[in-house]
Amino acid sequence: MKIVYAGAPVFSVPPLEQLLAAGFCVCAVLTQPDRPVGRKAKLTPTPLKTFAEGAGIPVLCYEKVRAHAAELAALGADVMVTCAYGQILTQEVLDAFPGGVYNIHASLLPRWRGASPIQHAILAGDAETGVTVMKTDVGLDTGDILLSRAVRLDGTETAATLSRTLSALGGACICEALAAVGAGRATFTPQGEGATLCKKIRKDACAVDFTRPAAELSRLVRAMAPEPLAFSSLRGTPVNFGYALPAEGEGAPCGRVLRADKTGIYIAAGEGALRVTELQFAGGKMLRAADAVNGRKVAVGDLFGDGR
RNA sequence: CGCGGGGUGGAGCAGUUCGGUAGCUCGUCGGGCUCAUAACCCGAAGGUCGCAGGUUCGAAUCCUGCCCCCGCAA
Repeated sequence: MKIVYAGAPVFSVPPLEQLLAAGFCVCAVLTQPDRPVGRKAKLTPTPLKTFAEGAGIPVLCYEKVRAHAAELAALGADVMVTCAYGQILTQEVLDAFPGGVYNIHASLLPRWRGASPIQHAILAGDAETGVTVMKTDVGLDTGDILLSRAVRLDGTETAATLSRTLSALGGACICEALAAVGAGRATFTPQGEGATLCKKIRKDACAVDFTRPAAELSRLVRAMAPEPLAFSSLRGTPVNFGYALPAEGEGAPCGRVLRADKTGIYIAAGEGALRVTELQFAGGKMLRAADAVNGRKVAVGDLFGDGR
């Protein structure tokens, strides 16, 4: 079985590694073109491209993949596996692979179709999420399901940690699914009720409103870590939050620092207090709360959010 | 030429305006107190102040050039 593997971010790397380790023949990697990144707009390859080049796999980059269906078909691959590729596939692209196109999606479909399933599972406070392998059709994550695996959420995970977990799990799933497909014993189950759609996270959705309950704010902070980061402000300058958990605490107004020590910075919220343990001030790196307190960047009585 | 902040013992910072003995909160190590401790007390080690040049009797501080880190915006 010849496979074309399409992806882009770090999330898409481990499944490819596992496919290779399992002995699957990946004849080409399809990814996004190099993009300008950072202050200097330095042209940067996707993590998947970097990995593929290191592994000696030919790499294809298309600005619009739908204009290159014929080239994909010419590769003579049986199937394509997609994983956070970031482009919508057309029927012509799907038809380029006689064995079908399979997608690794980081949620239990049909919940959290779309661009940011990991963040939304945390944000919504889901008790569990997972990975689904589905047969791609022209809809947005609407294809029939081959298999899925669930993982429990315990309220401490961040998008970063959950992403690593699901990425590894996705690797195992795609190997299992392709093995089933190759053996002709794959089953395809239409997605059921309860579909939800999530869009790309926007920065303005990351503002921390301390009048909200601490538990909700913890979910926001963890869902946005390490990108794009939930934020507030202190003394007129922006502050990003890297990690926070809900804690006991009473105080007014919302946003007031109730306690600040090596265990964290406790900020009054609508219900309870938000215990921040990692935060980042403008111009600085992400700090542990203990360091921020030692350097007197934060003290009891400070007000986050500047009057919100 | 997008806007801006920063580089000072292991960590986070002050000191730079106006040049004159390297400071704070921690950490580390040693000792003490305690049934005990992440608590408290005493003591110690640890810094070419990002790099290079310049001005000066004297530069972390002033001038010039360079390197690196980061926030915002894209």
